[in-house]
Amino acid sequence: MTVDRTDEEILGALQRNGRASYAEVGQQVGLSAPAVKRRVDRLRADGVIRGFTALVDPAVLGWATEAYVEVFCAGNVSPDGLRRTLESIPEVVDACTVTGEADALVHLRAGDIRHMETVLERVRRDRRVDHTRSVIVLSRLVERAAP
Amino acid sequence: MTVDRTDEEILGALQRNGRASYAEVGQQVGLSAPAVKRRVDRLRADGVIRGFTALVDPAVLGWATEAYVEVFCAGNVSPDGLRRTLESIPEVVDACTVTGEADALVHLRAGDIRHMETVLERVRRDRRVDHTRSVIVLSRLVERAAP
DNA sequence: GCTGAAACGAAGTGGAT
DNA sequence: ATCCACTTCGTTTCAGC
Repeated sequence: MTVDRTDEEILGALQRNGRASYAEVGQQVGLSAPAVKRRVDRLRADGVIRGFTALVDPAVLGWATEAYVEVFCAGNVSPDGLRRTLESIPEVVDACTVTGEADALVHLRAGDIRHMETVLERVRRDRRVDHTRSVIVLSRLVERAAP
Repeated sequence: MTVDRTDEEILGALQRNGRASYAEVGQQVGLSAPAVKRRVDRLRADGVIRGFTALVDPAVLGWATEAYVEVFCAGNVSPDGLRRTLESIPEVVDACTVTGEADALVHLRAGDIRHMETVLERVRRDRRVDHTRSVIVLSRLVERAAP
């Protein structure tokens, strides 16, 4: 599973425009449409491309309140148990285990502060969770699709 | 700029598969392909849909190390100046101002720890930045496209 | 292995109703 | 919003590098 320079250019083109035609991508990378399609099919099969998605403004759908929550667990923590709990909460956008005092960092999206409070209560309901420390997002400074 | 129930279903379908054909989306929401296309065009024009993108596994491209950095500023901080600094650093995936002790929370992606250290130095080079507190991501627990 | 060219069916697109 | 016509794209097959 090797990704060469041309593959990277194709990935870049599809990150910029996920609905670009193969011919359009081919023009950018100097390849014909069928050649691009074959590479994209391979990149998808190899898991390099996980999928394609529409980028939707969360605020329009009523998800205007964001928070980052540090989760502190009691005693030894198995990441997998915590993962199942967090995965069952739809307001969890992403979550990861981290170094430092906290065990996990959880990114939440809710409609408003009241809604956010109920989500936090739900996170804390897990017996593994000892306590949490939250910060509310005031404004987005940078938001990128890829590095 | 109003988003009705059908629009939301279309958005959901396109978040699940950003390259779905209009006919395919139409079948899911009970509309003809041209009707779906018209709605999608409107949603894009209104900024509800910001674009379409390929979801690429960062690790395959050599972006294996992630960190979240709390940025503490000296004195009064203007979010816009900090935004310009962070935007100029390609390793910044996203960043936001937050409540609490820190002024901003920055999500970074780098190739390895050595690379991450140089990125952190670059963040701290900004005169606004007094100090930073970082956590390194150990493992992803949840990763969603949308709430 | 990879590529590009051709061909056919499917999808995108604009206009009329 | 649907229907229709026309254009463009997706996809397979084939042959050449």
